[in-house]
Amino acid sequence: MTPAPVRVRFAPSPTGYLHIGGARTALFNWLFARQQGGQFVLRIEDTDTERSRPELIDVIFQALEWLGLDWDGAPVHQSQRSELYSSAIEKLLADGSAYWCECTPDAVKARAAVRGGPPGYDGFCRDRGLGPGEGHVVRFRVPDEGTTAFDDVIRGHVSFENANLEDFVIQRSNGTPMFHLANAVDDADQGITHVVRGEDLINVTPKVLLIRDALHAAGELTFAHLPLIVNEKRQKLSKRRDDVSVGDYIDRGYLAEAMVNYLATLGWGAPDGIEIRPLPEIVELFRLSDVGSSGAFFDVKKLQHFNGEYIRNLSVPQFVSSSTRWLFDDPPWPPDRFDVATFEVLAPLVQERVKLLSEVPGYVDFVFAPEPTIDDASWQKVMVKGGELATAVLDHAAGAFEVCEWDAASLEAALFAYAEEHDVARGKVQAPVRVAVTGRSVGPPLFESLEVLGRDETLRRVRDARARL
RNA sequence: GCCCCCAUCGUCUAGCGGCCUAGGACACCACCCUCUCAAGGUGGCGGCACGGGUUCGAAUCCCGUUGGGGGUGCCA
Repeated sequence: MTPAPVRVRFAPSPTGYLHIGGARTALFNWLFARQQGGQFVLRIEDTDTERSRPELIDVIFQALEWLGLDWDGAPVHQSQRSELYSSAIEKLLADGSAYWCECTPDAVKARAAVRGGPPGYDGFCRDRGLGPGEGHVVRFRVPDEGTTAFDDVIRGHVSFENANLEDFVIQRSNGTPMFHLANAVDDADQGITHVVRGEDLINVTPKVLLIRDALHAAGELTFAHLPLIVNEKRQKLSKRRDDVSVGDYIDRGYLAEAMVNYLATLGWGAPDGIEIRPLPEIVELFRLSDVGSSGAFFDVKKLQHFNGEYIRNLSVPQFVSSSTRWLFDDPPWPPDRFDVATFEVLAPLVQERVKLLSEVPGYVDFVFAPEPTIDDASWQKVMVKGGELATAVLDHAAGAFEVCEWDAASLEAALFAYAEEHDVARGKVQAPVRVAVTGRSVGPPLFESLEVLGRDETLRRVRDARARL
């Protein structure tokens, strides 16, 4: 017999934005599905009506779209499938796999405190034959003996003693199902073949397995628990503590391709060791069983390196259009002074220098702003400490730039004539002009910049700076 | 406390019993290139947590110790 085609799911809960950890989980599911020629489906786990925020669902979808992780079929919303869960719960209740319980969380906690020992539910209502009622929940009757085990693609054999599992809630007192139940029902109903998720969910696996057993769920379910992505303290990434919203990375000027490529290296490595490579190659090489099992630190520095590589690999038109947002959204110059054609001239020079698209405006603001924004540290270093050299160079430039041809090569020759005559390093000679014209001691190549700025404005800025020395 | 998982350079990883004097990448340092900054080039720094086994041979297999993480909700 031929094995069932792979069908995996990404099942976010709309209680927050898509974060880095979720994006990685979605990516690995997607990679596995695409590599296997299988399907990747989406399921919104919104059974907790108190916490779910429907407006976040689209935000999550948009983040997945931005990442380029396309899904098969329409997403399933658990909130719209309550009949399925209720009938599963009735079935479990009917055959004794589950029972009604009237204990409040406080009562459970209080008894545990009196009892001492491990916290958790003590099976108080197990055999009381309670029925539905105000404040009643449904609990799953966990076998007292035996073990529940599974073979994890990434971790190997994992087993739990049933005796260590408490009778957990599968239906809240408000009638909504808990996620273990909905999860087990949906995975069976949707024909899911592999569950690929974070390691933080590994200990709910026996509960889901127990429910599947009791429901006589059809089909095999294979699990793969991904290592967690951790922060610098090696703790699981947290939305509150860490900077992890995918949306924030979009806003900072990261390219989706760079993010996806970087995320793929967290827990997985291509056999040939090449890290930066096109997505189709990653799809081809990806093997779920090759995923590592220890936590991986989310290293923004390395992500930035990847991003710089991807930015440099863009064609110039692609770079220009990718930068658009940062050029028009709250730019550091009066919007009407911006000119695309001018930017396009400078674009290739900027492209090879930025790691983030959000840095782009800072490289071209001197052209579009009426005055250069003077960086104090640069002025101090070059103009003040530079002393006589600065004044001499600016005087030379003011004269030479007035008569030379206005193109980069001529400007370079005109300015560096000073370096030849006075035997001064070219680096020292360009500095005062750069600070006078752009306000900073670093930036795109100077002479191309001057060419774009034009003779009148360049001379005005040079004289202006000279006057202030 | 109890349960589960993990352990190769600072970080991400390659390694799946001899090819390892442990390879690559990021970061860092030096030098080269150079109008600044980047990019690029060359070189450097730096690791198998520890202790027992198994074996002719262990980063690789087994056990233990230590360390770290996750879970322990009427969240997912």
